Amino acid sequence: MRHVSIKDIARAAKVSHPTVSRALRHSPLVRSETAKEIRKIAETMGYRPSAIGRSLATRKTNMIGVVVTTIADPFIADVVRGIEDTANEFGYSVFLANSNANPDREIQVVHSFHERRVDGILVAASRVGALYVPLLSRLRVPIVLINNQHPDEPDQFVRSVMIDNIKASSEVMGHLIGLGHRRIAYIGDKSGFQSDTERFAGYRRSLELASYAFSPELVVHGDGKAEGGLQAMEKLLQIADPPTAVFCYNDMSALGALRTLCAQGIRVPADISLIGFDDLAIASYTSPLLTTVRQPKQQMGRIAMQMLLDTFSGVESKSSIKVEGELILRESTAPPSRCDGNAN
Amino acid sequence: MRHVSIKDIARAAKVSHPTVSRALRHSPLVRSETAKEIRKIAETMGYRPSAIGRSLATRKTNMIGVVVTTIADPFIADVVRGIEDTANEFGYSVFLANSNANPDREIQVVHSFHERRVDGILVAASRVGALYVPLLSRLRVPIVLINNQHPDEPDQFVRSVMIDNIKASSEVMGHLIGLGHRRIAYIGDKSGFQSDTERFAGYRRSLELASYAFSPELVVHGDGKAEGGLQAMEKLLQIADPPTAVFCYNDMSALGALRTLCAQGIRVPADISLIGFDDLAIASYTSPLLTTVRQPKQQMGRIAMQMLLDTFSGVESKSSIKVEGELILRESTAPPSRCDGNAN
DNA sequence: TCCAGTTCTGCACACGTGTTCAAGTGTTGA
DNA sequence: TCAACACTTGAACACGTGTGCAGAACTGGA
Repeated sequence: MRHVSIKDIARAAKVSHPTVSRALRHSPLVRSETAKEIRKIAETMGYRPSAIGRSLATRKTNMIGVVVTTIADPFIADVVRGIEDTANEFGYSVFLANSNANPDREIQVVHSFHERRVDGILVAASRVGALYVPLLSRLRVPIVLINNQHPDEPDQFVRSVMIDNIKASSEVMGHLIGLGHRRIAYIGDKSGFQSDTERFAGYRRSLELASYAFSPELVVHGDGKAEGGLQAMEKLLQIADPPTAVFCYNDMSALGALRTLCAQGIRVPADISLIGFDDLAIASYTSPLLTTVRQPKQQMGRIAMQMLLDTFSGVESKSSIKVEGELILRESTAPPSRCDGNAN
Repeated sequence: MRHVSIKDIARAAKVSHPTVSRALRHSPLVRSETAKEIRKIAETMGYRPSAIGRSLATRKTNMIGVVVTTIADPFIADVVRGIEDTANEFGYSVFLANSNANPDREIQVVHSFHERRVDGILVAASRVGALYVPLLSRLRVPIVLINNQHPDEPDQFVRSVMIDNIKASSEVMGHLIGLGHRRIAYIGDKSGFQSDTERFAGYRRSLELASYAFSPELVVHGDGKAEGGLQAMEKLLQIADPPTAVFCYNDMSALGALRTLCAQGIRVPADISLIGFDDLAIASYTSPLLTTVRQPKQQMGRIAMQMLLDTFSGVESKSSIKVEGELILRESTAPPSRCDGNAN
């Protein structure tokens, strides 16, 4: 069972295959009646031009590769949704590859994309391995990193789109401080992701601006997942003078923290305020509903894809775009109920 | 900037390109020292064979298409994870396409996959349009549907893997009935998905087997999302004699129902027991933790991909595989506290 | 030295499409 | 009627790889 090819159509229409090619692409070079006839025959025979053949001839595949740590991460899934929608809209197809945060696998994925001659690559991974970006950029293929700044010097092939962590983090802190909190804890990530580093920077700067002391014991590290947040919260509760508010660098950590608080009978937000980051769908289904920073995930995917498309069409564009988060006030934050030691 | 081709290697190694081709594929037809030398040169020059060229020659693309309603659905994301892992393991790449439950888009996706000459197609969509499967099967490309039985007569190209809904549903009901519940409500889906239909069938049969009356007012329909579950639960609470337990056909509906109960101050499971279906990650983060049926999502993805691989290699295999759900007992179910009207 | 057999290599073609260029056909104006 | 021109078509080639087949090179034996 062979696919029907352009030559089959040519034979049926009693013309040469270039004429068919031109007719189907609505080239003005072919007489309109002939073209109409050819298109009719192609339609009847269920002909679909082979993207393989076309790619070989045009040296363009209209395929882009998307590498993610895992598609099961709800944050990433939303980003990919935005990517795919935009890609599809412009006739591009999306290769999806999970790296599983495994360096060997990452390299394998890059090779795979290279062999398939993708026109561009998008990386939506919490972690970008050290030798990963150099390997990618050696391909001389346009790349856009999502929420991961390119660490090295500017590179004509590597671009990025990311959230403005410092600003969002400052808003979070402004909200908590405005409510009257003075002992505010920070639950970060022990893996040292850039997002964690930047959000922590915003946390520290806000404390400084408010002239509040920075207490190292109020900073603990999880693993970015619920389990880590759960344990981090346990540590915080063992401090002699526990915090009245906790800023978690992402929602999953906040979820874990919430479980610990719930298990120990500590009321949120009455006893402790809790705030997350990301606005995963799940943040709308906890009780209490989680106050958090919304990252425009789908939009970030769309922007990243748009940056690729701009590169393809030679449009000059910024090599790095920052989008803004939005503080979503729900139920998990409130003014502190008890006075903390340092209160005026 | 052109890609380095097999002919470049041939020139550099002073051999013909077929010899290079054979050397890289470890064919015994080429002298081993020559082959080693060629491979060294290819390595040095960073050569990666073009999958495009290869596909054209071999008439195999080693690509499969995966169509989903939306990758942002956590159920589907897990399935896709399993698919991608298995595909990658066997050298296949995965095209991802969101159909957004839009018929036009579905057709567009099928055409796209056809043009790219994918070796097989996987469908992980809650809905499979009426003209969709015929369109797919006309491509004469192996297809595996996930949680969607092929409605028509057996087709050599269309296979399926799905959860045993009736059995799982019966276990759910067995659990609730065993706890002593007699007025058990069912929240389904107004769109009439097959999964809903089958789970409802299990619900009814279990009632019959237990000789409990079937009360139509205890069956309400949501939209498979939280919002629908929320409204459905409100309806159930307006009944004169409300249920003591509610079986939601999926977790998202249960989540919505839980919000309604929480908002009205009804305790779960003390006042009403609640049970879901799917075991989404979110079911482990609600309070109370949601009792539900775990679908082996990743495994279903792996099985579906394996079925495709079997088809490719000509292995005879079943055209339909049923996997079993697992009842996960958490905190949202308990014996009824009050006697319902019909009690012995 | 020559032949038969084995091992290795390259020519030619196929896969399906797009594009350049030359040639064919028809039309218009002088 | 013929040249000039526009319009339409097809031959030939390119893209990168894999494979059948013929022939070259080498090996061993008589």
